[in-house]
Amino acid sequence: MSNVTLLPDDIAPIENVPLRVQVANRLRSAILSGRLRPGSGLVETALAEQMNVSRAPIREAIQILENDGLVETIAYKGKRVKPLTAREVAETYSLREVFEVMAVRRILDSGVPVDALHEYCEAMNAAAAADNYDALTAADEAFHHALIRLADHDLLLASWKNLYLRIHQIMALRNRDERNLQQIASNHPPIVKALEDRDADRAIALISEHTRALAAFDPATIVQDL
Amino acid sequence: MSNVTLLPDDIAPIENVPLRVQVANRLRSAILSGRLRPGSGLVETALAEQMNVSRAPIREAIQILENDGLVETIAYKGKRVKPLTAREVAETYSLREVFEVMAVRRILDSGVPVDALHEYCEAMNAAAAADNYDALTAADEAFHHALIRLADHDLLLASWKNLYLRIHQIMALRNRDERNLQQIASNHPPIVKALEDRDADRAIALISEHTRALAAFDPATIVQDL
DNA sequence: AGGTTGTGGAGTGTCGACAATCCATAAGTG
DNA sequence: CACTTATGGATTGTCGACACTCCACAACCT
Repeated sequence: MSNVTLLPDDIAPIENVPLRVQVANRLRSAILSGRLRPGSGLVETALAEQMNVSRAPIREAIQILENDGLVETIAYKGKRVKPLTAREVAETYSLREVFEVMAVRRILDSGVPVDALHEYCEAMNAAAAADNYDALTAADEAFHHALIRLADHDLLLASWKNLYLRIHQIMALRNRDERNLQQIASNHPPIVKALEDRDADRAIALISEHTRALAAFDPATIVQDL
Repeated sequence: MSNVTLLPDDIAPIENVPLRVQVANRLRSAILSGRLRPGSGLVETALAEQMNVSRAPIREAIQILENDGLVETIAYKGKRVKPLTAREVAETYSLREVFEVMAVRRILDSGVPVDALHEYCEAMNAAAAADNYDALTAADEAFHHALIRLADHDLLLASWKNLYLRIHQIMALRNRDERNLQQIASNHPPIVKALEDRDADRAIALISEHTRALAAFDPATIVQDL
């Protein structure tokens, strides 16, 4: 029987995820959510015991997070969640701006349709109306992710994703109350409009303005490290 | 005696480099020099025996190279030097162009002096005159490295360095004979001139043109992989 | 005190052995 | 013959133990 395609698909797709990946995912989500703050020490033996695995997968997981730029190792001394300086935050956002502008340029050059972006704008409006911070954040990320994907540039996408990890972390460490959800949501439709109008200068100006506004938002909050 | 600063400085500064780093360095240079071609398999046990270390540092070294984007792992099957597609080559150069344009913008915005760049131009001219391919390549990299550093943006610098690894590899795989050393060397002084003139548009145009010329150069050579 | 030299603990670095997985190929089965 | 099921080799994944490095602090000289 080669085509037994009709199982109850509930528990069908078993995945065999190496421990290091599971560990890395859990640590990453802890860092991105802010539960593990910048500067926190990561002790292999402690983590190994806590997660009930040996040190090897812990080490490899930590190295994966190092690639993500979320953790740093000081040889023979220890590993810790990379501290976030105000400068790094600023640099992260300025690089993001360059990435998104590059994406806009490529989208307009290629003439690919941008209809897909409307969907995310609506999701953001709904989230803002419901005053749902998490939903708005998710929709915002989905919007920008879709924008980058439209640029059809794998390396740009990978670089953007890596950069966005840090943005995720930064946002989790911010004070939520100070954000104006309505305003963030309302930033995006004009960008889509400019893209549909094939107005490169306006689209780029809007994207730049948008990312700069986010960057300017209270970077001082997170620099109580070290 | 705290200040015994007068030893024969021959064998003074002992460094204690972890094995994984030594292994990673050797493998990296093998890849960047083209001795390990894209697609080559990397077998942990073989490397371990060959280098006379255990598999642990080999594994960690390979993971470091994975972060560099030079190696890829297929779980339970093997690791290999990441194959280079024509698309990847093109994407690498286009991202490099964006990085360098960003650097130019920042340099002109900040008003930092660019005198340091002349030195590298001269080195390139000398190398071109001597028909020394390696020296020209090194001087070219030094020029662009210096340019990025002038932008005073750590994250940009790190991203550029990572990207340049692949460029290093690509150049090593190209056919050297087809390059016109004189012309490459002559590309750079006008860029410095435009920077000194604070002519943003001209500087950006020149940098873009320069990196695009490099990108267009024979990318087909290296796609005999897989 | 000022300076040097042990010493112990915390943590990472390295090792060798064993388990799990995948793939190709062979062996069985109607 | 078409199809399934063993089997074995190659390679990665995981483990537990031991070695090394670093740092802080005490002990010791002068």
